Amino acid sequence: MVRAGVTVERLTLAAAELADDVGFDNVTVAALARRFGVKEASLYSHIKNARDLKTRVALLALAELADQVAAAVAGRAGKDALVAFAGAYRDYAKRHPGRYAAARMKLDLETAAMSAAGRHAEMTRAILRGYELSDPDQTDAVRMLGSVFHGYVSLETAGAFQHHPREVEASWSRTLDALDSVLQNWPPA
Amino acid sequence: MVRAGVTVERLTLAAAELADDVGFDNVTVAALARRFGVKEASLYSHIKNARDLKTRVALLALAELADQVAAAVAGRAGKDALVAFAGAYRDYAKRHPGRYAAARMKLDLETAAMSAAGRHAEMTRAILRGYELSDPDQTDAVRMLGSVFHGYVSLETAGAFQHHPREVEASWSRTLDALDSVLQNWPPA
DNA sequence: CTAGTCTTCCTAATAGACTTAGGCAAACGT
DNA sequence: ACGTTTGCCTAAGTCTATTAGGAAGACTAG
Repeated sequence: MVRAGVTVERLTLAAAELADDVGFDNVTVAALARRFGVKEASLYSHIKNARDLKTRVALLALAELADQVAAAVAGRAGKDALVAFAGAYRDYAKRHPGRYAAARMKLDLETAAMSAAGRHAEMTRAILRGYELSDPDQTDAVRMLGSVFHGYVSLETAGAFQHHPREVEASWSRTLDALDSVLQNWPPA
Repeated sequence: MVRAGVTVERLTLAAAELADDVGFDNVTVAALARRFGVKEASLYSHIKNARDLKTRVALLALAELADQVAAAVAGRAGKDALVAFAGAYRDYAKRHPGRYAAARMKLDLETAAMSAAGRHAEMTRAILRGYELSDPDQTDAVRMLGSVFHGYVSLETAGAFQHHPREVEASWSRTLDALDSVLQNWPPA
């Protein structure tokens, strides 16, 4: 038996590609083994179990997404930065639907702490430096921005916006206008 | 063999309860059969397959959610209506996490057309009657509101807001303030 | 270089889940 | 009371996840 050269890294990457192809829910140990031309049981030398595999994909996706967003935001401020952030986020989700689904998987606290989720929060906060928001408001705004980005992408992906002729792109753009506007005029408590 | 009195309706309801207990992803034909004290194969006299079952739960959840929201919004207008809508939506998702997950399942177009999804859109539009928005803007606002509500609930449920001490309740309230504010001052194109 | 160890992959086996086919008996309509 | 429909069963095939134990390639110390 010639060794197939399976490593955790290659497995994770292949699982991510598989997720983008067939959906994160359909990422299966069996399918992955097929893709590598080895038996299913062999993969258990590299991963703990199916959940472990999915978690690794989630961590990969969170890191990739953070990288993309960081690159897009670099050197921008204010509304420019907001639009760049949101665009990079949505682009990633559309290009990598399976990975994006993975990124939204519920992680246990320790795993979440080791993930790039912290970078996401930091970057969102960085966006808000272009607007004058002090701390409790800032946190609220971070949560609102995260909700809009994830919610929009999630609904769009689920086809929830297909029932109306209005361009999804246009609504996205106007939504960002609205966010910029409300961040500039954040209502007092 | 005494008949167990299984009907599609009872199956769907039990599946919904099961979903709230163990998560929508863990709703399984086998578990449902156990709950009714019949063999798995017997359920196939009532449902087409596992996907059919899940779709029925989704339709149930969409209808229930629409009812709750409708009841909450009745007789209110403006920000009052907005807050009531959002509160009912979030409450339902928290009380029935499995059903809520079901409601967010991707449905094929014909099924979606027969669902209560249309009522959701109508009700959201109704909220906007309290604000002066004409048609392309209105659609954009409907999409934004849907995104915020779903996104917030989704992130909150996934535990994404647990890493910061700020009260989730407070952020929610301020997010609604922000939405009200931006709907009142919708930026021009 | 060789002996021992570690690692990767295999076979074999179990268990849970989905689904179809075919049969029996209860419930229902006439 | 009789025939049809319908609910539930057994049996069986498929797929996935996972564990145990074995064989042989790959590395490592002497």
